[in-house]
Amino acid sequence: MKELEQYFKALGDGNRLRILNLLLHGELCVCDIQYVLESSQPNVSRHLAYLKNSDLVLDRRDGFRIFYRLAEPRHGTRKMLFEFLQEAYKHEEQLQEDTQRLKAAIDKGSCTVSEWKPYSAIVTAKTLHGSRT
Amino acid sequence: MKELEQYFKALGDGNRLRILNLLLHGELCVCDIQYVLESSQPNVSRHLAYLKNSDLVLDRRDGFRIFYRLAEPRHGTRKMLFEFLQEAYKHEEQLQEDTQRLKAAIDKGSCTVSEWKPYSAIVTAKTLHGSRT
DNA sequence: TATGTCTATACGGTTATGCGAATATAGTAA
DNA sequence: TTACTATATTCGCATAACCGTATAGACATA
Repeated sequence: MKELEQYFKALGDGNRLRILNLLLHGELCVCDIQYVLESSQPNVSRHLAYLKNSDLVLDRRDGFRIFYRLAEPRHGTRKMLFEFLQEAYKHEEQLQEDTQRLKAAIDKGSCTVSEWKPYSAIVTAKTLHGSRT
Repeated sequence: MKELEQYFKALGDGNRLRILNLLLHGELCVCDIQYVLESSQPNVSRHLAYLKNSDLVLDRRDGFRIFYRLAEPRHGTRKMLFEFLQEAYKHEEQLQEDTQRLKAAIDKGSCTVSEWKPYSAIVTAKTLHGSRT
């Protein structure tokens, strides 16, 4: 039961709910998330570490950037959880705004994700980066 | 988003996950829950208060007993949440044990619930009570 | 090597959580 | 009224969370 409990602990925070909402759209690096959340870098990094320690996300280094993505389903619980989130998120205005903000950043070519992909796909697109922050 | 966040906060505790598992089987009074959890009365009461303040359960007084039940679905999120829990709980050994323990208590006639009912139904059965605690 | 960028960690303070123990409250029944 | 039952609340303490600030680490480039 510890696993399920830890999942919920990780979800019991607005910042982490927002991060997971973004990661449902694909793999992202820390600075992309930081841009949308308008939060400090250490704060974003800490919440990502919490999600990672809770087995909800995975990370990967590429150059001096670190990319985060949702963890793959294991015994189905995590898969169901992500599906539940995707549904529940539809009613959340703040999260819709975040999504729009992310998409706008993508359109401006200033983001690491160029299009929507299922969370199981690892997006490796390397695009220009800078001009903001 | 506060509502969703609060739901998850409430779910991020083993005792409360166990309580919700029991309430998925119908309305229960505090002493029934206490019996299954083998926890102290104040502890159970506190966790129930937490669930109530999180809008996940409702209570009702009947004589000197107070009965708790799952809160009705509102905009669908809570309904989906309970459905998710019901699925996720199937993989949790501890919760299956709790369920068996609850059913055994019911069979002994020492419980307030006499049969399984959907969580939206208010069980008003009044049965003998005592001989344990 | 030195420098700059992206990300993580450590420190300090405030608030929230969980629990045992004791006490209080609401209702019942005599 | 008194006594009893079921439940809630308060107190005190230990631990965990959250956040801002500052610092450290990893990588790239020159």
